Order: sequence, then C-alpha cells, then structure tokens
Amino acid sequence: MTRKKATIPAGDLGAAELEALTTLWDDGPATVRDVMHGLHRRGRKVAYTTVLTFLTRLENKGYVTSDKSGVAYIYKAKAPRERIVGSRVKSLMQQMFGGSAAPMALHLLRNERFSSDEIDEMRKLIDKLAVESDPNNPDNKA
Amino acid sequence: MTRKKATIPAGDLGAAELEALTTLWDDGPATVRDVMHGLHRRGRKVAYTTVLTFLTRLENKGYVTSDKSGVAYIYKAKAPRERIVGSRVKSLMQQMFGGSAAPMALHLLRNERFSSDEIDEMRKLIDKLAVESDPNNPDNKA
DNA sequence: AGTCGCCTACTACAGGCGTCGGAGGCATGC
DNA sequence: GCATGCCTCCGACGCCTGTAGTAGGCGACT
Repeated sequence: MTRKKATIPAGDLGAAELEALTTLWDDGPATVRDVMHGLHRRGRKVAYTTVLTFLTRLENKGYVTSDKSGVAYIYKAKAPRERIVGSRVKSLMQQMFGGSAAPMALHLLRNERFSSDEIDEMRKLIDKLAVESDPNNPDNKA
Repeated sequence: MTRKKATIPAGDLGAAELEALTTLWDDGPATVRDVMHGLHRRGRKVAYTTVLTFLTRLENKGYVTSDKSGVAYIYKAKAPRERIVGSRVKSLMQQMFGGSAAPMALHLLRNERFSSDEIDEMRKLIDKLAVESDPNNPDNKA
C-alpha cells in the first residue's frame, strides 16, 4: 500500500516566504537585492541566493510576477495582501475557534490593549453592525 | 561553512498535532484509540500508529502527559488551551498585522458576520475598555 | 500451546521550507 | 584580455511533520 500523501500545506506559504512577499507589499516592486535589504531591515539576515529562492518559489506558486528590465529582474506582488490576510485569519479561526469569528474577536478584546482611538473606531463599527442586524431595520429582510 | 540551521519553527506544533491536542482539550483524557476516533470524527482519517506518533511527539514537546493505567496509556493535555490559542493569535498578529491588535480586530469586524447576541457581547466589552482607558476615570493613573 | 487482538516501540519515507554554495553569463574597469 | 562584480540557474542539505508499516509483548480464548 502506498503511504498516503501528506495533506495540509502550511497555508502554501512559509513564514520566510511570507515575509519576502510582505516586503513587496510594503516597499513596492523590487529586485532580489532590494528584497534582501528589506528582509535584513526586518531582522531576517539571509543570503542573496536564499532570497532568490524565496522569490522563485513565490513566483511558481503564483504570488508574485517578475519581468526583466535592464540588468535584473523586478519582482512585483501579484496576490493582494488583503486576500492572503483573509485566508490566514480564516485558517487560524478554523484551527483555534472552530471557525467562529466572535470568539476570536472576543479573545482579542479581552487579551490585548487598545488606544482610545482604536476603541472608538471599533465601537463605530460595532454600532454599524448592530444597525445592520437590527430586525426592526427596514433594510433587513425578515 | 556550515549551512545555517533553519530558524522559524511552525509554532512548534503542526496542524495535525494541534488537532490531536484539540481532541484532548475537547474530550478530556483519552487513549490513543480514543484520540484516533476523535480525529476521525473531525474528518481526519489517520491510522492508529499515526495518532500514536502525534501523541508521542506531543509528549516529547511537553504538551501532553501520559500515564499507564491498566492496559493502555492515557494521554492528557498539559498545555492549557488558552495559552496555545494566545500564542497562535499573537503569532498571526505579528505576521499579518505587524503585531498590532486593533487592525486584526477591525479586520474581523469588517469581514465576518456576527449574530446580534455576539454584537451585544462585543459592545459590552468595548464599553468596558472605554471606561478603563478614559482619562477622566479616577481608576486610571495619569 | 497456539492464535487473536490490542498495545507500544522503532524505523522509515516523502514533501515542504529555510538556507545556501557553486557554476556560468555578461558588463565594466583596468 | 583579464579580473571584478552583479545576476540567474541548479542543486543540495537538514529539519520538521504527516503518514504509516512492522516487530514484539501480553492477556484472553480455544
């Protein structure tokens, strides 16, 4: 019997690959060397070729694109940040909270600290949600 | 030159290992077979020996303890769920939101759906936070 | 005693990912 | 023309983790 293949990819993106992608999101299109400097600034001291490996793998996986302009390739993030963020959050929500958002939100509210501005912003959002889910609100279907 | 050792553990717990630990949290102390059934119920069809491997590794990593009572070992979660949850959430917060809690909370509020009860509960918590961070509140230090 | 069934221990393998080294190509400066 | 320097390609190594087979022990049943 063939051993079953290991399921469960790490979200398809390792931590270091993700960090490389993040420098592209934050700093815009860049060469391998640029990304390396970006990673170094973030505290990840990796060799040039390591960064090249990250970007190549990211390209194979469809997260970035590259085009040669002059001397070196320019890499550009292709996957929108918000999509990756969303899928990672959903995945953790699944793993740790059985897929329900509220316990996760409550966990954050209970365990983290927020500035008054942040609190205000959250309250505004909560108020909006409350109106939207108010059964007396004519905008809502029965 | 020796190649640098790969940093960045996967949070020290793989997805499958975590699921095994979760069945212990949810269902209480259990034998290998019990955990296997728990995993099957959750949709992860793994062989008995695979589960044994998970539990052995979890024990080596200090997340569970075992003691032989009668015929088979009974495994018991040792790491408190809340601690693991907290560290996973913090880790994702670090990776995707630069370590700030508010953007993550706002992300959830904007992208997920909540029942009115959940909304009420969140509002209560927000109100409490607001009071605590109110500079006019005598409980707070200047 | 032999066999069946359940349990644990040991071993193994493949794929993913972090981490690079070295070879080979092209341009630029001595 | 040759050394330098930067760039890319290819390959590789080692750890982690998912997945499991096999062997060996022990009690129960026949």
